[in-house]
Amino acid sequence: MTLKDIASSLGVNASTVSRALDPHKAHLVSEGTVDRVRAAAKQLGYRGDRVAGALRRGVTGTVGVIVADLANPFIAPVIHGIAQSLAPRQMLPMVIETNDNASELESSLDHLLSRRVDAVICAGARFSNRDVLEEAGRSTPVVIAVRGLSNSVLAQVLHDDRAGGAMAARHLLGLGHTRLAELRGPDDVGNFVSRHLGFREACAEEGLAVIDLPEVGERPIREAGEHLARLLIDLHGDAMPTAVFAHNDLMALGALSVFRQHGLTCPTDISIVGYNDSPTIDQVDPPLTSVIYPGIKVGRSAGEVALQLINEPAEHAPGAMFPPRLAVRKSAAPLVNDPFLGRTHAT
Amino acid sequence: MTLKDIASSLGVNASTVSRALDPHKAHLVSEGTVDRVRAAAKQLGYRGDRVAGALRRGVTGTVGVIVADLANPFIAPVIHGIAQSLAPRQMLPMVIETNDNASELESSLDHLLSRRVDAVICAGARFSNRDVLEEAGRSTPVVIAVRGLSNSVLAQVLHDDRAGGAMAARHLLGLGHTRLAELRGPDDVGNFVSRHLGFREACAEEGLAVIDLPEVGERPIREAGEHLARLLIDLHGDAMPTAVFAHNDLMALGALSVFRQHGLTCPTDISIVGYNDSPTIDQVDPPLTSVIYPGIKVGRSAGEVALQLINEPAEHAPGAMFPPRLAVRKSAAPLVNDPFLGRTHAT
DNA sequence: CTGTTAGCGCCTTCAG
DNA sequence: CTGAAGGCGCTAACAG
Repeated sequence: MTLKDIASSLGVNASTVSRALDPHKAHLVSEGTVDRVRAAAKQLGYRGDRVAGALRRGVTGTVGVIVADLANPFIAPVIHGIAQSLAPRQMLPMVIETNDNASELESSLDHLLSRRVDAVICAGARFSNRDVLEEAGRSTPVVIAVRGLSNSVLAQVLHDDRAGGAMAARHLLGLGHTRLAELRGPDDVGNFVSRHLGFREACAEEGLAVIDLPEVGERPIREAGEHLARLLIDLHGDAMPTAVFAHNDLMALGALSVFRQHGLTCPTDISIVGYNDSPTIDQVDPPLTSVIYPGIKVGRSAGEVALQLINEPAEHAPGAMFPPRLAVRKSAAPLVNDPFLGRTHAT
Repeated sequence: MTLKDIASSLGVNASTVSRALDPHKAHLVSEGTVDRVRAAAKQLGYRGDRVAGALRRGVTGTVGVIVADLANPFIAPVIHGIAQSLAPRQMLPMVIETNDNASELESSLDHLLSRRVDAVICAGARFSNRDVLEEAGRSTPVVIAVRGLSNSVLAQVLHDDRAGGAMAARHLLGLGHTRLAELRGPDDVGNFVSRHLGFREACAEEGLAVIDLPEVGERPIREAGEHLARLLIDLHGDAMPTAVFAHNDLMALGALSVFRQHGLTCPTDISIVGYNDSPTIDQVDPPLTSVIYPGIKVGRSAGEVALQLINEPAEHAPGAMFPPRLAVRKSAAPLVNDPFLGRTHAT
């Protein structure tokens, strides 16, 4: 069932059918013909072929979306936001995963480009991907979302992780804590680096040094939180920090369970701040204080920037930066006692 | 940069270039030519146009995926599984949301079909969508996933929600509970109906009737859990059930908070079983006993069935059904006292 | 082994 | 207002 079929069934030309069926062109066709064409199309169950249309027009109505890992629940709202912003234009995201692997990102990008996506939104970049992304950006609009790239000419839609890190620090400092530690996410991923910097800086402003762990989480998951918490106890059990900033909620939960195993109660013995404000995190024990990540907004904005870039490739890349907010709950509390000062803790 | 450009730069025909670049056809071309073509392609930065290829071949290498709501974290693993199963074939999912709206599903389906997806996986069906889905299935492979359709000829890849409901019931019965209630999800969505039936039946086997609420949740979200819990207290406060089966974890958490507001402690006063075993649900207070939903497996299997159907449209629709497992935690405990028997509870 | 030819289905000139 | 022609980039069939 093609335009031609309808045309011949009506004794008109395919061009006429094409025009009659396109709302923007129907005015070029006599009303009677438009009606007859529409009736025939409906009756024959005609459905336009967007693949053929895409080839002819040179635009596909798709936006490629690169994510590190779809199984990470944190990314779902971002994709939701992207899909929302594209839907009114009848455009669809094409989502591809990289397994958080820098070289897979390259082939994913290539794959999307070979499908002639109208734009790419990369929500899973590592620093080492900058060059390929910028290279792609020269021929197709590319938006960097979620995980920022420093010194890049590309449009970036981010959450202000640096301010978020600082916010976590100031909250803990305001509660009277002076010995703080960080459980860091990967150090080649923009948002974790920013969280780290923000946290550091805010502490430095108060003249405090943050306890330094010799490792960062390779992936920002629960197991990394457990591992780093153990490391913290191993290395600093004799002078444990009274407050910990985990780079995301999963890591915070991992740390929480390890601390608990070691007889440390949160928040009495140790305060914890997480990141993302994940769906059920307000009902864990204790309810986790967490920096709110506005995933839907970031996604929606990234989609809008992509659309904008598709319409008019800008010299000066537009972008957006969303401010953090803090969900204050129970896992971070005022410093009351300091059970570890000078004491050696069994590991 | 097209095949023709490479061809003319090398003084050969576009067909030769096409063949040389296709791993399955390169053997038809002399080695020397293959090498020269590949070199030229790489040097000129050639990237095949899958849109043109799709038009010519009649297959797009895409699978349409219909979901109710991307923001529901429960669906992320399913999409992950689908993407995983398609990736080795260089195929990509095209995900579209319906906002859990039956009529939007119809236009979403139409949209996907106009993009000539090679198959459709519908993970967001309501009963009323059966006819349009089956109609679509006559021309394109359609797989029903997650939310089943009764009496349908379509391939279905599901989790055994009926057995899951029964499992929840038996667990509670085994703990000695005799007054049970359900907080139900939408009654025109397959998995919730199955959970309901399974729960009912298992209770009936023990000769027990389940307390009936005059409403079900319109959407399976936290607010519905809160609402139904309030309704339960309003209507049955004088003889509250000692155990509740919430149709998913979000509803369970909503109910939990309402019970708590009313002075009911879980599990001492009331036991709760949820569904899905959501990511952080093991660390809420109390850790939630929950039926495990194998989202990744369901997704992966749905993808595989779709691929199979693409290869050979089957008479007898293949399908799969995954068994439930129970994650036993603290939110459901043995019946010890029964504080509500005969007592009127303030609402 | 390579070239020629002929479209896939659509949309956009350009004529009438 | 409508028709005819051409081609987007690719690949399959057929020759040679």
